[in-house]
Amino acid sequence: MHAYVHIVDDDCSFRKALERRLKLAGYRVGTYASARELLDQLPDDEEAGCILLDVRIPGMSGPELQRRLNELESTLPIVFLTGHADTAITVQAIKAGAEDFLTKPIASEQLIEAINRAVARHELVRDQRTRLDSLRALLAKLTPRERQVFDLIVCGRINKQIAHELGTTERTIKAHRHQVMEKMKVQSLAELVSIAERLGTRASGGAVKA
Amino acid sequence: MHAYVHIVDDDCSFRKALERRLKLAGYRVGTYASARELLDQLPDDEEAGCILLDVRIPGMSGPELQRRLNELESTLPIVFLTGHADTAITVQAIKAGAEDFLTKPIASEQLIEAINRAVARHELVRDQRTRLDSLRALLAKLTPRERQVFDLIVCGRINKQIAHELGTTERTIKAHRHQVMEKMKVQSLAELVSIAERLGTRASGGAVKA
DNA sequence: GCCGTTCTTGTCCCATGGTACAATATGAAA
DNA sequence: TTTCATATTGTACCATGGGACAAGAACGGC
Repeated sequence: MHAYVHIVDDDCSFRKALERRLKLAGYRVGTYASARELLDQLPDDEEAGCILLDVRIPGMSGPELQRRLNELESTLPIVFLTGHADTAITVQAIKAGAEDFLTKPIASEQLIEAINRAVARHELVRDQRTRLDSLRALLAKLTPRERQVFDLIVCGRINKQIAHELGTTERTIKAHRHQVMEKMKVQSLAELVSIAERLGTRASGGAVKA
Repeated sequence: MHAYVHIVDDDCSFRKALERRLKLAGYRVGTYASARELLDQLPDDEEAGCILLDVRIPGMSGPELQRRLNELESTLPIVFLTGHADTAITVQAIKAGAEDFLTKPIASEQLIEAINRAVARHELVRDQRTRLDSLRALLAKLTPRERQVFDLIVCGRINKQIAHELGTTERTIKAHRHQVMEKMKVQSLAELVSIAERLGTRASGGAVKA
């Protein structure tokens, strides 16, 4: 399956030329005349690909679109393409996670290399995201009470303490604990803590008493 | 305590002028005419500060020095200062972790802001580094055998399995396990797994049998 | 050879976790 | 009203973890 390159540029002839070049190179291509246009038909994150984005486009600017996509938790890497390089904008874009920042005119070879790097990275972050999402989905299926127990378990509390902190009995905690292990699909406390750590849902130690 | 700014620039008059400006602003300043000079009297990572680095300097270039410092695991943030901006170099520098990339001439206000951001970040990464280093130090004190047991514990193995995999008895593993908890200064398995996760010393699950 | 570290092992006993087999209560949804 | 999910609790029983108390064997360094 070939990667999908999304071109956002207001210069129609440039878009067309780039589209031809990339299709010849084996990519599938989507073209958008503005940031709005891309947002309206939001590309599928699941499909390996990247965004080729002009900095100065009418309406929403390139960096502004980048910000929006970050908010939307898009994983599609962005390769900026601009006519006039501006250091401050370049720095901002890269810090905000852009994969690359190229200046027009750009040699096909360089462009392809940048796109390939971006696509390769997308496959990594997309897979990573998928894994985290499935863990988050499991966590979301816990009832409120189970979630409380989960939090205390991964903080290292023993059943007795948890029961005391939640104002119930040890027996009840055992029941919840069982449900938690079941729903999170883990066999050991170690796995559970590992998940909590990766999801960042851990208040380290905390006070023993509420 | 004021932050320490390390200026690396081959232009002596520029160095002096910058030094005066920054000292007036309350910083302590170290000046270096070349990358070599800075490497020879390597600044203390412990002290809050940052590096102001020219891109084009005789001998080792700015980005090259940055690479060396990264290899040396320096935590001092780098703010690049250059006369002629080059997009490719800018992108590379930021990707390699530079805090900022500014062009000469630079307004004092902007420079100070960049330095303050860099110093603030340095305090964060330095503290983070310190915490990880103390954990690594604890881990390093484990004997080879204890380390093997540690690895299997945080993978979720129970004593019986560990004993079998290491070809010894459950009783022995209990002894090692006790030592591990003692040396790592933790009270619960959860804390131990959390440390392993943060140090990246975890082969997730793995086969039950060797 | 003596000493310290490491790795090893044992028994007894208790605390904690986990499971099987049940059962009650409450609130929301159908 | 009935039904379902949620939260609760009990009694056993067994598996696992962990401490107390002790001690032997191998190895390297002084």
